[in-house]
Amino acid sequence: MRKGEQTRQDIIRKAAPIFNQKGYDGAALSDLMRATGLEKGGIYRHFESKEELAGDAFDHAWKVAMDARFEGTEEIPNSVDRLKQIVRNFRDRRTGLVPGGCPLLNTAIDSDDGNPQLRAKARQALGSLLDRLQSIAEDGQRRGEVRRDVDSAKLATLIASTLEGSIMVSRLQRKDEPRDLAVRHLEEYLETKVRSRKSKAGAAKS
Amino acid sequence: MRKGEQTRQDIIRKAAPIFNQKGYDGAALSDLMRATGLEKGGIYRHFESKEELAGDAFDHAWKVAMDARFEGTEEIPNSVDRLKQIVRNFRDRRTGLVPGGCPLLNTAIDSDDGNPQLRAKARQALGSLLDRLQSIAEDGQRRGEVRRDVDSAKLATLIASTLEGSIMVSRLQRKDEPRDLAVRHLEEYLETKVRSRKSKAGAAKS
DNA sequence: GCGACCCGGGACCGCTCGGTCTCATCCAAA
DNA sequence: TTTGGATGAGACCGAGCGGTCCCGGGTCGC
Repeated sequence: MRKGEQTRQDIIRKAAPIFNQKGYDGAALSDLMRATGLEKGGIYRHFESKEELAGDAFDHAWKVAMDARFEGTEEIPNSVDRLKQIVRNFRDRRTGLVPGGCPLLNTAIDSDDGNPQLRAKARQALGSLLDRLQSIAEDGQRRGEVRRDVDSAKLATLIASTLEGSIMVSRLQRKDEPRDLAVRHLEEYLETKVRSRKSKAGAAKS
Repeated sequence: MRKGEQTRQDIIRKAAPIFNQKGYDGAALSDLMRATGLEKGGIYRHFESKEELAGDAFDHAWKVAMDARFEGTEEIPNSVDRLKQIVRNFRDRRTGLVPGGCPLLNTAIDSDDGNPQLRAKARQALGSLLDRLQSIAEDGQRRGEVRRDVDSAKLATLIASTLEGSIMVSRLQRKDEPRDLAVRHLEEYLETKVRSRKSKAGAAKS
C-alpha cells in the first residue's frame, strides 16, 4: 500500500498544473502521461477516471492556494488587520502556488455549464473561502473591532469577488497592477468602512 | 454571395452560445452541427477552421454584451451618473445576452494558458471596455464632475475587475446577490470617492 | 528467502475529434 | 430560360481521445 499511495500523490501533484492551466477538456491524458512520466496503465491504476483525477488535482491546488492566502494570519490579534493581511496575501504570497492562476476561478468558469462534479468542488471551495472570511468578520464584531452595521457574509463575498475579478484581469493583461489595485482598494475599504472607530487603528500597518 | 453571408452570420449567432458555455475545447464540431442544423461541409464552407469560427463567435458575443452594458448611457449628461448606469446595466440588462455568462471572463480564463488568437481577442475586448470607462471618467474630470485626484485608468480597471469577479461568484452560486452587492458597492464608491463635491449630486438617483 | 500481491508498462479498443473533398443542387444574373 | 458559380450534404480521413486489460517485474510482509 505504501508505494502506491506515494505514486498517487505524485500524480496529483504533477497533474494539478496541467488541469489548472489547460482546463478539464484541454488536459489530455497524453499531457498527464508526459507530466507524470507514467504510462496510461500506471495512472489508471490509481484513479477510476480522468474526472476523479481532476477532482483530486483541484483539491490539491485549492489547498495550496488557501494555505498561502491564510499563511501567517492566524496569529494576528485584530480581526480587521487579519482580513487586511489575507487580502495582501493574495498579492504577495504567490510562490509555491500551482501554476495557472487561481484554481477556483479557473474551475468555476471551466465547469460552469457542464461537469457537475467539478462544479460542486468549485462551489464547495468558494464556500470554504467565504466561511473563513465571514468567521473572521463575525469574530471581529463580537470583539468590537468590526462595526456592527457590517454584514459579514456580504463583506466576505465582496472581498472574494473583487480579488478574483482582479486576478482575471491581471492574468489577461499579464500585469500585476489590477491585482495590486484591488488589494489597495479593499485595504482602504476595510479601514474606512469596516473597522470600528473605538478599536485602536494602525496596530499593524504592514 | 448574399445567401452565403447570411448563412455565415447565422452560424456565428448559433455557435456563440456553444463556445461561451462549453469553451473552445469543450465545443465539438458535432455540437455546432446540431446547433446550426448544418453538416460539416456547410460549416467549413464559411470558416477556415474551428478557431476562426470561435473568434467570430466571441466577437459577436462581446458586441452583444457591450451593447447591453452601455445601452441608454450615452445620453446621460453627468459622467458619474453615466458610470453608475453602466455599472447597474451589468446587473439589469441581461436579457438578449449570449447565454453562458460574460464572454470576456469565459474566454480570458479559457484561453489563458494556450490559444493565443483567442487570448488576443479577449485582451482586446478588455481593452475596449476599459477604454470606454476611462474616457467617461476623463471626460468627467474635464467637466469638473469627477475629482481631479481620481486616476481614470485605475478607476476603469477597478470597476471591470469588481464586476467580473462578482459575475463569476454569482454564476457559481447561482445567486444574483454577489453581483448586486458589487453593483451597490461600486455605486457607493462612485458617489463618495469619485464624484466631485462641487458637482450637484443626486441628479439621477435611479 | 519465499511467496503473494501490488504496481506499472504498453498493446489494444471503439469512438469522436477536426478537417477534406466531391458532387448534386440551388440560385441568381444574363 | 439558360448557365455557371455559389452552396451545402455527407462520405471519408488520420489522429488522438479516454479507457481496458493482461502480464512481467518489483516490493512488500512473513
